[in-house]
Amino acid sequence: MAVYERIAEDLRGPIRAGEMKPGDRLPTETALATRYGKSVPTIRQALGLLQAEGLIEKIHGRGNFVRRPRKLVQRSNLRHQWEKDRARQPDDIRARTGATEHDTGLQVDDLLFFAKYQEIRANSDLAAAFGVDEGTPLLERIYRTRYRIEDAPFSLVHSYIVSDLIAGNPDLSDETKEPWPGGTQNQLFTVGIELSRIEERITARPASAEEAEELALPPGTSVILLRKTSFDTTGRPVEISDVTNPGDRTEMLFTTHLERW
Amino acid sequence: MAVYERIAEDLRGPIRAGEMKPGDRLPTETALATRYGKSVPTIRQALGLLQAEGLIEKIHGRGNFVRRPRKLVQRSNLRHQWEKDRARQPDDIRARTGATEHDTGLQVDDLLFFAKYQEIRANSDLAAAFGVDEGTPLLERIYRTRYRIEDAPFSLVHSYIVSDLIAGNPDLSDETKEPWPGGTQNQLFTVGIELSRIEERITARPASAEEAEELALPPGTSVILLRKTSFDTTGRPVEISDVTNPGDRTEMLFTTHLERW
DNA sequence: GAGTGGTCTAGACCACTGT
DNA sequence: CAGTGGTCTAGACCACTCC
Repeated sequence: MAVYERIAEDLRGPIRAGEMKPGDRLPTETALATRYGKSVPTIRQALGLLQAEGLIEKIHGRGNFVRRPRKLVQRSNLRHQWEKDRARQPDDIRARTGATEHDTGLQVDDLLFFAKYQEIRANSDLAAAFGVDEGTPLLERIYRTRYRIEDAPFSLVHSYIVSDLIAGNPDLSDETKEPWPGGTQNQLFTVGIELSRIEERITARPASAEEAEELALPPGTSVILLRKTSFDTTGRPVEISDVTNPGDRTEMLFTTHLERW
Repeated sequence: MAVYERIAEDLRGPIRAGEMKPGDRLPTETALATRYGKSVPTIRQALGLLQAEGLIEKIHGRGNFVRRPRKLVQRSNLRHQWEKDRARQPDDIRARTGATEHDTGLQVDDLLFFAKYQEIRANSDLAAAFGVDEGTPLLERIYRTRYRIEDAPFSLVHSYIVSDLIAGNPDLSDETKEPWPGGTQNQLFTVGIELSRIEERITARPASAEEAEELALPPGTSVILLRKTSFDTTGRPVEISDVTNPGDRTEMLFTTHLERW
């Protein structure tokens, strides 16, 4: 076992055991170098491991700190039915029921930070997902969403709709009409579309440089990637959202009901 | 921008653009050091970034290679209903329908590698999840599952059941009786338990040292953590599984059906 | 200004891979 | 055996934080 691994192992102990509490500062890197009789870069390599594992947080000019456990932002698939129920309600009802969202355990109670709409052409990936030809005009809506909780994680959303589908309501392509009460399902309702099924695909990987930048994440942390595909009553995909979330402070909850015997 | 970041940026280009194809070898580290007029450790820092982002793979003694896109192992929540349908079938039917699993898109067609059973006491986390007192006896079943696909990713499963619940069938606590056809839902059926709801919670974080070891992952890659809680018809949690999967080669698929207007 | 982590160097030696 | 990446050193200098 390499020296830096052995040192990392040695430092993990007290943290895992709770002898060092969240927020506690570790000894300085030079102090650790002296203690272990190794060079500073070696110590830094060990600390880098602990950072990648999410055990510590390095803060420039201040020190290395035991990381606080993350506050979770929960996202449940029950929200889809709830959104659907609300989609046909008049505006004032939808505005009023907005408050209940938080109370009912649907804790995606966020404030919209930035929305940008643009017309794009389907690349091969999106064309396949929608079952249309490459180059088909799509409306792309980009949301940067900021959660109230804690010190500002972000969520990045790229949403796509085939432009032809929503030609009946020009308001839907107008980014100055944001935020919409009732969400996407209500917007689709205004052009006569009802959803019957939603598929969500989840993968995870380390944040890319751009994502780490945009989400203000330490490099090397994980992001959860969610691709949500909404199908109408004929089984046709009508909307696709790609959502990027910070991995360790996001919890996705999926409830599956089983038929009774 | 730091030198190593600039170099990383410079190397990302040809990879993203597809000028360097998966499997291609990058120039040696000393060659890159000469090209950029920087020291080898600096080059290594840049390459470390690209590795963390999943763009390249470092292979000791051979070189740095553009990473092949991962083959996905898919896991769908449709499997729960399918497992339930099969749970009451006789053994021979369950053995026969095993083959259809793969054909129906439920691609968790794995071979069991290792199973270990042991009696443990509920810690505070599990006690809260089951709604029982701390210290309550639980049966813990640990599975290390190996997928056929590609060069061996693993899946780690820790499954928990309150011991009292399955006292009626001693076979269930016997690890030599593995693998069971029909899975957990069939086993619960033998002690008169029917499931009506399954909740799955998903988070992601960088793999810990132990996980990276056990899953044979490069350090710093992401794992998807799934906690599956199964509820019986009275709404009581009867089984909990903690599943650890390699993040970027696992795709979780969740389908939500919506009530019609 | 003192203390801390962040970056970078130049080079030594080890461990692994393929011939 | 030659070539490659993996580990480690000792120290310089920079950038950030806090007093």
